[in-house]
Amino acid sequence: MTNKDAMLDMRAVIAGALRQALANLGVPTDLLPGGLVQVQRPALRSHGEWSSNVALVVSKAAGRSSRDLAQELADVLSARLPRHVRSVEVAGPGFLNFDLHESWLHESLRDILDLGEDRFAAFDIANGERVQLEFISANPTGPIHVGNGWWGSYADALARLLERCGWSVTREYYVNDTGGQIRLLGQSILAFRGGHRAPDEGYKGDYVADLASSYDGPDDVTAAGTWAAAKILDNIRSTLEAIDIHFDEWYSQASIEESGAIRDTIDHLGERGLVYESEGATWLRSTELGDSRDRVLVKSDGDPTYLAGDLAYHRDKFIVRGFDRVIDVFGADHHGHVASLLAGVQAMGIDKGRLEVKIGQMVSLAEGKMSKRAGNFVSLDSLISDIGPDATRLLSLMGSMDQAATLDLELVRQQSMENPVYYVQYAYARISSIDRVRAERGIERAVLSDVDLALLMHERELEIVRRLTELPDVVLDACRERAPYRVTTWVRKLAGCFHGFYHDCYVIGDDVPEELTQARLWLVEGVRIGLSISLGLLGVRAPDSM
RNA sequence: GCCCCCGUAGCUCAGUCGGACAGAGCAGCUGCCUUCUAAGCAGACGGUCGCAGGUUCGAGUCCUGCCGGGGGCGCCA
Repeated sequence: MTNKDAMLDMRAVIAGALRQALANLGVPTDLLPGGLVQVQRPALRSHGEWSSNVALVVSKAAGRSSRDLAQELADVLSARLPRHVRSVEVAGPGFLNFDLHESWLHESLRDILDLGEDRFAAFDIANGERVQLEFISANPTGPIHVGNGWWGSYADALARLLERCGWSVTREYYVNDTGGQIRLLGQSILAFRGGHRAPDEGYKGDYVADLASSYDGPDDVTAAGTWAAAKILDNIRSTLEAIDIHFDEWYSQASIEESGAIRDTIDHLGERGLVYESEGATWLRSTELGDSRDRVLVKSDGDPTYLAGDLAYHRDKFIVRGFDRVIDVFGADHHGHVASLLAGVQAMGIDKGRLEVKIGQMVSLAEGKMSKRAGNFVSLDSLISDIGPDATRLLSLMGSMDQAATLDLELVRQQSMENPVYYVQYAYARISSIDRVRAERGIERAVLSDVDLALLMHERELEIVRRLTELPDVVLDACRERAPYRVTTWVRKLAGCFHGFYHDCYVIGDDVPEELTQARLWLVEGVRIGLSISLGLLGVRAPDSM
């Protein structure tokens, strides 16, 4: 089922032993929340390699003190220690702390190396589900800004996580290539071409003037707007490709309108009695489905609203194309749209549990607010050329998407050489460097089965393996919680472990015995696997040299 | 007014579906380059976890209220 089964799973070993011990003591495991025995890695090493709080959790229901129950459990376990366990001790209010023999790390490392980059920390827990991930979807009325890059990096990393956990993912950009904003863009283009100022509410950035100078089409706002939007969309596409974001589908809103899908969707809603006419417009009775007010679907001028198009689009996702699950990643500035969308999706008879909407918080710049219409924003393009694609991606994946980010460009530029991305990439470059030296000195890496990994007893070495064993949980948690930044947190720690090892433990050297060199070469390969997997999930390159 | 997100070290953020003296990085201070890249390593410094209650054996983590910051509440998208 999962590659976890192909690895030593100490949590399962200890949990199993605890469950058995509880049974021996006559404590039914159904007293436990969810029937699960919690086994975790303590924050402090002095509390053992692993620990469990079972005694604390069930003591009351079991009718004895947590301390006493813990001691009884420790006695039972000590009589027949689980595999790799050196000792079990009771600590604090009733924690059970497990001290382990280093062999658990040696066995784990061997498992990781056997699985390799493709199978370690990879899962198939999707049950064959297909998920559609829509993100960015910024209007093609101007260059995309830093916030779009942040949310885009988030969504793309989430897509990679889902794929590593077995989902089939389709990445889509919903292109707003029709409607009032496009006509406004066209008006702005025509105004510039005619040597006039853009309309007050129009688009005024330099890019509009540039586009206007090369526009040789008719004096028609829709034609001009459509033409300009296509040009702008090309630029958006190449900007996103620079940070390794590629869409499977650029879904045109105009195509939905032309296909009649919006009409069909409104008819469909009408059949369910959720549509009414008022003040010359067509409304969705969305208040009945959790929205704060009813919403207009067709304006009194006959044009469908954004919501109507979006509902038709979602109907297409769920019903026409049959995705099992849809994840929309929006910026906080579109938050007001969520309740309407959820209401509309339910109105179409789609289980709202199949639609997830993730809201990325605003990215503000120390120098001021961004506005596309005023033209005074920092484009994603300029940030990328400023600090590079890798720093852009990693910086955007440093923290939770629920947290509003403040970007101090001056600081980012200054620290660009001290950026976490370099710290992590440097670890990879050092690994490649070790391999180059190995090759130069004519040292062959021995076959893994001939290598004695038990020679790895230095604290730096053990620390690395401990860290590596966490990756499967990190990937699963990051995927389930929709929190790619957890991978960032982990990879920074792994890089830290490696730099410490690199400093204290030479892999190749006159003082290093041949067998130890071999064991360390494989340990380094383990780090390479860990870095490669995690940087791959984040969309950050792993360079061979820096 | 109503809804959503956030408030942890000077700065940027972690903190494992509540757990055992609050952790990194950056900035600042002190050491470490004859061997695989010092874009590194080690040490010291630095926090009433916004405030007040509540639940719990145990709360940065959950609940309520308040304070503060951001976003939203269009026949814009």
